[in-house]
This record gives sequence, C-alpha cells and structure tokens, in this order.
Amino acid sequence: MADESVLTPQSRDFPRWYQDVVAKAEMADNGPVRGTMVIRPYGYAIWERMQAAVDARIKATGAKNAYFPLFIPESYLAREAEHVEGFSPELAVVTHAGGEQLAEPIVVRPTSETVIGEFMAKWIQSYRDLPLLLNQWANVVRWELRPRLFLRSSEFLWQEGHTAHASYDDAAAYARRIHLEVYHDFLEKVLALPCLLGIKPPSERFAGAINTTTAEAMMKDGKALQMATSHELGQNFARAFDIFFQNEAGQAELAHTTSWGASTRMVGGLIMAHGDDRGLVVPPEVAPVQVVVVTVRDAEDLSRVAHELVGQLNAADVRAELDRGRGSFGRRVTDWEIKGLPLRVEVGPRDLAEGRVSLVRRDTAEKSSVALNEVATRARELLAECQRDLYDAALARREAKTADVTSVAEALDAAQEGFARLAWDLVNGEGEATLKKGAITVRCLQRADGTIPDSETEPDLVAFVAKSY
RNA sequence: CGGGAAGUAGCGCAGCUUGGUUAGCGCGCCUGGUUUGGGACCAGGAGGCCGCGGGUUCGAAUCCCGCCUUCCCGACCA
Repeated sequence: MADESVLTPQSRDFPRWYQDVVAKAEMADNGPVRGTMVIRPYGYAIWERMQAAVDARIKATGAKNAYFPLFIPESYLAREAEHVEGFSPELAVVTHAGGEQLAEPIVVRPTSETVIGEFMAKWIQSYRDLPLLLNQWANVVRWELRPRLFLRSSEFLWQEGHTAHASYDDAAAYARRIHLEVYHDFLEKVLALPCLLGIKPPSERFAGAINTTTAEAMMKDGKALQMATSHELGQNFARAFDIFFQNEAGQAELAHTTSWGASTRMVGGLIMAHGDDRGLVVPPEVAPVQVVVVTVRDAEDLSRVAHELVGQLNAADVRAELDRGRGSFGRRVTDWEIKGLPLRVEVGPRDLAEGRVSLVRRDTAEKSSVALNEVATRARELLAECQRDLYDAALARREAKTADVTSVAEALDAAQEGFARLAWDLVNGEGEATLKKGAITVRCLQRADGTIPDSETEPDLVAFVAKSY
C-alpha cells in the first residue's frame, strides 16, 4: 500500500489526476443532472475565500453588489443580435411552469447583460447617474457540451459586474481597471497565479462585446485556462435596452457599458496550476486552513501542546486547526497533503523532549525543527515564503513552456505542450484557422512590451497560442 | 453535438463471450483489541432495484432496443 500512490500521477494521465484530486480532496461531486456540480464543504470554503478577496477588490473600485433574477424573458436575449447568436445554443429554457405552458418561454440566465441592461435603462436618466457600477454574485446556467467539474459545469457560480458610463473612454478605462486591480491583483497575490494579460482576437470575443480583455494562466500540463475576462460592450447593449442619459447640454446620449466576470472555474485553475502528485497545493492566502497541527501519536501531553500551538497560531492571525483525523500518523498526514494544506506542524515526543516541533511545508516537503515559542513567528514566515515560491514556480514553469516561434507551423508544434508566442500578423486570418485544426487557439494578444493593447488592429502585436480548457 | 470507452456495495474492479437458482474480490465502513515519527495489524460484522425503462426467455448482471449518466479526443464555452 505504501508504495502505491494515492492519486494517479500527473505524468501518467493528467485528466485522471485532476478527477482524483477533486474527489479525494473532497472538493466536489457530480450532480445527478448532466454537467451539474455539488461543491463540497472543502471546495466551497476555498471558493468563499476567493469570493471574499475578489469582492473586496470589486468594492474598492466603487461597484456595489445587487441581485437580479435567475429567470429572463427569452425576448430580452434576442434584442442584441450577436449576443443571442452566441448564447442560444447553450440556453436552458423554461417552457412550462405552474402546470401550464408559458406564453413566452423563460430563459435561465447564462449571463445577465440583458436583464441588467433593462434596469439600467430605468435607473439612468442623467449624466449625473453615471457611472453606474453594479456587481452580482450569482449562479448561471450554460448547457455546455463537454462538462468538467469546476472547469465547465452546466451551472456555475460567479460574479458578474455590469457598468454604464457616459463615455467610451470612461467605460474602457473602468474595464481595464477591473482587469488590473481586481482580477490580476487577485490572481497574482491570492492565487499565486501568473497570468498573461491581453485582449482576445475577434474570434474569441464575448458575444456582443467590442473588446474583451483576458487573464490566461498555464496549467501544469501546458494548457491554458481563461481565469477572468472584462468586456467593453460599447453601445451595443445600451442600444438594445435603451440606456440613454441626458448630457450636460440636455441632449439624449447612449451610455457605454462594460461587463466582467470570474467564476468557480478559478477553483479548477488553482488545482491544475499548483497541484502535484501528492494532491492539491493551496496557496496560503486562499487556504481555508493554513496550518494543521498534528500529533504523532495519541498522547495527552502531545495533545495539550498541540492545542496550545493552535491557540498561539490563531492569536497570530494564522488560520490553524488541530488535526482531529483518526488512524495512523501516516494516514492523517497523507489526508492533509491531498487537501493541500500549506503548512503542517508535527508534535512528537522526540522533538518535544527538546522543546521543539517540526514544521513541514506542503509545496516543497521541507521539514524544519522549530522551538515551541517560535512556532507562530516561523509559521508566518513560511506561509509568506510558500505563497511567493508558488508564484515563482508557476511563472518559471510557464516561461519554460513558452516558445518563441516564427511561423504557424512551428506554433502548431510548440503549442502541443505549452504556449507559443509569435507575431499576430502571422496568425491573423488563415493562420488562426490552421491552428484551430490542431485544437490550438489564440489565447491573447499583447504588445511587444507585454502591455495590453487597446485593439487587435494595433501594429506589431504578439499572439500567445495554446491548447485550452 | 460527432468519434471512442464505460456504468455491478462509498471507491476501484472481476463475473457477461457460452443466460441457470445464495453476485464475488480489494480498499473503505462498523464492533472489539493491539497500534500510531509517512496511507498499521488481527478477529468478527454490516452493506447490492447489477444506471433506468422495455423486450427475448421457463429463467437476464449476462442477449436485444431505447434512454440517462460518467470519462477521453474534437467542435462549443467561464
């Protein structure tokens, strides 16, 4: 048993490894209806920490939370031509309710631009009402053809921000601000996930948007995962929902809107970006429990010390818990490793005789001996190091698996197991179609200096292409 | 939605080709005991609409049809 690994190794079968982790770390289960997901307490605790971190950042930009209905009249979707075309294939539609056929079918929201647009039109009269900055935390439903837990479920949880502005510039600047100050900051600092920031080519844009900014992360198998997107909607939705305001001169003007979202998919990204053959690796910032204190055996003196250490750690603002698992030491340790707890304190008689305990990092498996009165201080240092190292390691992995190429043919080859970087001019048009045959898409476009372009028509843009989830 | 694989105890699987009466195994679970410095061991025990529905048959986990669900590769997408 000891030599048989608990999980399918990543190198043997990455998708299988992913499923094993989701199941064995008690993150989620499949629901009874195709593509639905039961998020288990541990998975949900991680999601709650993500929510809290994202929500605080959203509020810092001035947006306020609200809640709009799950049910949307089907006719709303149809008001924006591209939007309805993009979403129709994946809609869940209610045709019967209360025992009768409905006069107008009701759509279960796949996203809320339409209902929110309708209410923005009611609420906005004057330029003084702008910008209107809204966000909601909600579930949405998209009937995807190939569901996978967290990455693509029929129903998923997310936040969707919707804003209306008096000018194009203000809208574009706000969408960009959300991307940098909310998503990028969160992904980097909390999830320890380096992301490529850039715009989507027209083929990958949100249905109804004039510009989409994305944050793309690399998973350990070299595939890309879109972690968050911000859209400039121009006046498309304002036109469809009559979001007019009176300007200072007293004339009616159409507002400019934005929308932006990040979902439970980020949990999947967290798993695949940091996890290893021993299980999940949760960065300290998102870890519901950062430190677990484990006694090596069930003895009263050990338990007492363990208990005291948890108190000390909590007092030092470290989220620590006492291990209440049963069974052998090895079993309990393995269970915590599968769940990816950042740091483990081991309390054993040999160490304790010298007034010390062992601290073990989940990410590197490094073990260090620490005096009892220094545990909290040392734990905080190690957690901070771990958070940094996870980011650095992810960045190093991405760079090692990103190849500069000079033709579509080379890109096709390089993107089999990583990202390929090449001139957008080489890809634009036919190149994109060629790549697509190899299941490779343009993940994002950047300027040569790595900054986010305003439009795909800027000269000398760089395209990152990859396989994606 | 196209191509492939699969659904038997909580998990992993055998049994199905060649239908036959009490459906097995490992892990997990429960009870008792010994253990606990990297998935412990012994003894006893519980647990099954064999995915769902229909058909063939004296008889179906096994053969046939339909559906549902899961996984993989695509197309669609957060």
